[in-house]
Amino acid sequence: MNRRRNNTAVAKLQDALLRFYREQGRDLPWRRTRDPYAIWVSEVMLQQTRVETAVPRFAGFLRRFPSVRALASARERAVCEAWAGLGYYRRARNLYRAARLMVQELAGRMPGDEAALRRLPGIGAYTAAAVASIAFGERTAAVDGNVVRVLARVFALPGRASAPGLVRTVRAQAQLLVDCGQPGDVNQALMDVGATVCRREAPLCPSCPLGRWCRARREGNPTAYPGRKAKLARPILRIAFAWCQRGPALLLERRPLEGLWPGLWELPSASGPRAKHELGRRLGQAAGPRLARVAHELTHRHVVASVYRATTARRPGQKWWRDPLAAPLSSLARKAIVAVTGDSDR
DNA sequence: CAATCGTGGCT
DNA sequence: TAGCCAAGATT
Repeated sequence: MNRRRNNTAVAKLQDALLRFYREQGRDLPWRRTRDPYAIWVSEVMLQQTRVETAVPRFAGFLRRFPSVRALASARERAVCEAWAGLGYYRRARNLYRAARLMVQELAGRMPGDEAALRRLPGIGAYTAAAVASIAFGERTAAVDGNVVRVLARVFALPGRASAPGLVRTVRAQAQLLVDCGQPGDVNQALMDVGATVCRREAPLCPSCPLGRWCRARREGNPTAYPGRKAKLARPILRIAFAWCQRGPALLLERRPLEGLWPGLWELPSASGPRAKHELGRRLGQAAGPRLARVAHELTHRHVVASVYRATTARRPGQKWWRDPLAAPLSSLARKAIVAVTGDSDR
């Protein structure tokens, strides 16, 4: 057996990750440098920010502030201006503060290990590990949202993405994986897999370098990991709509200006557990047979609406519409009308 | 643990 | 379409 790389599951995962990174890793500007300062800047830019957003701003920022000293001798205002469009301006101010600390206490040099990096403003657990591993080859796991998702799936780990227990377990697993000759590449490989293959929605499992060992994939439910915040049970809102047709025209009613769907038009309606009964009372006649039933999701309610045939005269606030789908309808009313007519134009 | 901080893209 | 969320850190 090979002494350098024993034949464990960890070694297989490492090989798969490094191979993926070599062959399919993204070509990003900060991967073309070994300058710790540039790598630090890129990591801060990437905090809660999409790669596509950071890429076009990276070179410009470095051109303007090419080194720790250049950054430290700038004005804070200038740094924030160069940060424009990236958001979270506290990151720019912390970057600046950290650069000044490096000049004052470290002769303008970047701290060379994770622990020292971690003490600087704006450098948390993730960024410290990322810079230490990528720029200095330190064997430490950089656990970001991607890594949590990827390893939660590979090992079918329970818990929400923000749960400290899950993050701790992921970090322990990731730590085993980075314990090799190219820790920075393993960290970035995990992030690349997360960003391009093991996506939050619609993961591309057949193309995944870790697919052979992935428990979530074997279970057939990769998107179940990491767990999501339990959606609070949404109460059911029952609505009864009246379908009053006269020739080609349909009777619609405008909703009040406050509350749900303010000012929009819909079929004459009633709501509540006995919505149909209530609708009959409003119409002055019992509602007829059900023509359709549609479901609709709101943020805090699950709506079930039934459409009943009815005949009635126009009342205040109501209007006959020859082309009801042209009315400013609530999305639910539109859905209900389409369900009855089978017409999905417009 | 939860709120806050920004912007842009996606559904 | 309006809400959700992304290479997190800080309080």
